[in-house]
Order: sequence, then structure tokens, then C-alpha cells
Amino acid sequence: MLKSPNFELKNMSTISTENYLKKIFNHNKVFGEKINAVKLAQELSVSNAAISDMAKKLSKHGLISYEKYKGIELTDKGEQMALNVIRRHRLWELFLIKVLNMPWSEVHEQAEVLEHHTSEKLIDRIDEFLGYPDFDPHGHPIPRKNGSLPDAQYYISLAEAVEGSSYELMQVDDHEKKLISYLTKVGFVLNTRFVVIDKLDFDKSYTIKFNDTVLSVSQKISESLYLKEIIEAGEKNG
Amino acid sequence: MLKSPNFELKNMSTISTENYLKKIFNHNKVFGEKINAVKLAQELSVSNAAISDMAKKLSKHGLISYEKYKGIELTDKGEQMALNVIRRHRLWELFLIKVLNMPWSEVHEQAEVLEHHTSEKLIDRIDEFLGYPDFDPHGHPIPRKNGSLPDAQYYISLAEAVEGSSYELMQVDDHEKKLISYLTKVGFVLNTRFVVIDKLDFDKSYTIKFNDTVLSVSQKISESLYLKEIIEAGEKNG
DNA sequence: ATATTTTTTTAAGTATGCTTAATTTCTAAA
DNA sequence: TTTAGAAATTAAGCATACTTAAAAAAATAT
Repeated sequence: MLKSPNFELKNMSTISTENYLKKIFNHNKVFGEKINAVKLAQELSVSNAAISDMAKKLSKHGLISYEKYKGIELTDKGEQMALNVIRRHRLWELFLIKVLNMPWSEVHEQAEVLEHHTSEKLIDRIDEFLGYPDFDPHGHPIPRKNGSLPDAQYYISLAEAVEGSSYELMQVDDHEKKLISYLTKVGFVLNTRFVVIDKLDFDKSYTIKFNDTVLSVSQKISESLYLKEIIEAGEKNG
Repeated sequence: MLKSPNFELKNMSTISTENYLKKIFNHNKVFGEKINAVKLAQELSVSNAAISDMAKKLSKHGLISYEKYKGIELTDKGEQMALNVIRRHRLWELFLIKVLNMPWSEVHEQAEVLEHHTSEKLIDRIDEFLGYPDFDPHGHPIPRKNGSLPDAQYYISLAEAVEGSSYELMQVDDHEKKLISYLTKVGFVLNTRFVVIDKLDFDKSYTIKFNDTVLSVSQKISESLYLKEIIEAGEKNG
């Protein structure tokens, strides 16, 4: 019996494909629309030709649907794979920070590697060890084993904060290693409580105070910091 | 200025090269002699042609010294790299078993992957978390950060055990996933204490008793189990 | 010393996932 | 509706790490 020509439609899970799926998923999550091919190329730092190649392969395997000049979207199957990679990434991040005490600034990069090299059995152990957490250290929801996603946490960004109010730092956009290093250096870490002292109209920067530190935060940075308002005892509104 | 032709003598650490170095190191450690190319090909399940290619590359990078028809040996540089991979492997094994409670039977395989994807900073954290251990769950020494190797532990194998004496199971040869599954299933796990009840000359099998289980162990298996003799209080010999 | 066998190398080919350059296809604006 | 420009594809090439088949080199046996 002759082997049919394209017989090989099996695994299709490589580091590259996992990264494509993740990016496609995230763009859709953040912007609510399908990503277009040129944008995807930029995001992944590859050429348009590479996207063209890979899109063909992912389509063939039923992981994306791609209408040219329109954009790229995950199929259900592709979305499940993306959620799985994201699950591994976020569980590793939490584990590296909470259990192994790795510095924030190194965690993202290492999780970016480990997410592609972790068996389901191992990630389940980590999940169990952490007590089946719903959120990673950035406040992002961790996809569950069954593929469902906990409801997102809604935080405001510092750019929306109000002078005089108190907040707790809940979440920092990752992918910006330098930002996290900087914040760590000045002592402005996750779960730090602070007061907004001033908002300068001039450059849209914020002056905040935590512990005994007064810090000026630029507009750009303020947009990457997510907060929960602290309601002081006594001022609970009913 | 023209680029010189083979300008690229930099990193040279890939999954493949790490596995070559590990095998070369281990053969030398176990047999006390350099491995020959054909043997290495068998061990790595690749063709002789692949060895020929790779040996050239590893030599060029100063990681091995290779005299054809004689054998392959690590240089100091190559040995340091090998020790580093082995360090990562053994620390991961211990971590997966002790901290994450992974079953023995899955640990070797997963460590085999993670050893190639772990930054120095991460492995140092794991080392610290475990309290800078000297031995992995098989009783093998864990290379230290500085490249030194703790003194080996000398255990006897069950095949050398004496009828009537008490022992503790200290070490099991890995690479034999099925053996480890079997031992776990029958409850004969690491650190189990047992008595040798009988040694059958007939087939060189052993009958041992631990907890309330009596187990017959074939000659083949007995050679893969390593023991420490238990000296009962009172029978200390001076 | 010669023949046989084993070891080793070379040559050509494969798959993945990229690259650049050239070309084609489609959109959108005049 | 034509056309300029953007988007997408194709073609050829690269690196890694393999493969098989054939050729060459060295070791061993007679």
C-alpha cells in the first residue's frame, strides 16, 4: 500500500509554532480583533516570507484560519494549544517567583523557555504545588487544565489614578525587563501600597509616595502599572 | 575589512552537543577509558556519519580531542561543559522528586529535557532551595557550581548482599524507566529497609523482606539495586 | 605482505525555520 | 478605472543535525 503524499499531519507542536499561536491569541485578547500578517511578522521579529510559510503550515494543521489581506485567527484547536502554552508560562512565572524567589527581572525570560519544555504531568504538579492559582504575578489569569480561563481581574492603570487616593500595585506589564528591574531597584514592587501625591499636567507624570520613598513616575511607565484602590476603614461607602 | 571565513567560534552549546558531551563523559566515568566513535554512535542512536560530522565540530571548538581509530576524550573545557549539564540534570531530578513529588518513572525523562533549558541563575536557585545537596535521588554525585564533584558514595549491589543481613535501598540505576515503575508498584522504593531472606543458587535470585512484603528479585534486577548495610545497635564491631 | 573487515569520511539528500530579493496579487486612492 | 503602494508569495539560499550509500583509510587476520 502506497503512503499518501502528505501523510504527516501529526504533532505540530514546536517552539516556533507555539510562539506563533501565543502571539495570535494575545493580540486578539488585547485588541479584540484578528492580527494581520505584517503585524504578526513585526511582533515575532521575522520576515513576511516566514509568516507566509508558517501560516500555510498552521492552516494545514487546522490551528488557524487565515484570509489573506484580512488577518489571522485561531481555530478552536489552535486556541486550546495557545491556552496551554500560556498556562505553562504563567504557572512557571508564579512558581519561579513565589517558590524559587527568582528576581522579577529574570522570570519572564526563563518562563519563555520553560513553557516549551514542560510535560503535562510536570505542569500539573506545579499547579498542585501552587494550590491551583487563578492569577500569575502580573495579575493575568492562568488558563486551567480544562482550557477555561478565570475571569480577568480589572485593575486601573496608574494613568487613571486620582490625586490623594491610596492604591496597591497589583500588576506590571511584562515583556519590559528593564521596567521591572527599575521598579525593583527603587523598591516599588508588587503589593506595595502608596499614595498619589501629585499629578503633573505638564508632562502627565505622577508623584507617588510609598514607605518613605517619593517617586516620580513618567506617563509611559504609569500606563504599565495596574492598581487596586485601597478603601480605608471608615470610608466604606454603602 | 573582510570577514575571515570561519569567524564563528562562539557559543557552541546546543541540545545535541550537550548530549554528546554528556555521553562521552559518562562512558569515561563508568569504564575509565575513552569512548570510540562507533560506540558513541550506538549510544546516541545516530549514524557513524553523524559522529564524524559532530566530532569535527566539537574538536574545532576545543571541547574534545579525537584521534581516529583511538577514541574520543573531553578536553578540560569539554568536561566543564559536561559537568554543567550533569549538574542541571541531577538537580532537576532531585527537585522533581523531592519538591514536586513527581513519580520516579517520569523524572528522568523530564530532567533530560530541562537540563538543556535552564539558566545558570535558575539552577542556582534550585540548588539553594535544596540546600546544596551532594547526591541525586539515584545516589549519583551532583557536580558543584565550581565544577568539582563530591566524592562518590560506595554502595554494594544487591547481587553482593549476604543472607540474613539488613540493608537500605540507596540507589537504582536509572535509564530503565520500567524497572523504576515496577519497584514503585511493589512498594520497594528508595530508603526502604529490608532483610535478605534467601539467595537461590539456582537462578541467582534473591528473596527479600521489607515491611510486610516478601519479594523475589531476579539476578538482572539485583545488579541495578545499590544498598547500604544497616548495622544494628549492639552489633557495632570495634 | 596481502586480503578482509572495520572504521571513518565524503557526498548527496531531508526537514525545520529562517533569510533576502524578485515577483505577483490585492487594496485603495485619484 | 487605472494605478501606486502595500501585502503576500515564490525562489533560492543558509544553518543545524540528521539520513543513506559509496568510497577511502586503517586495523586485523591469514
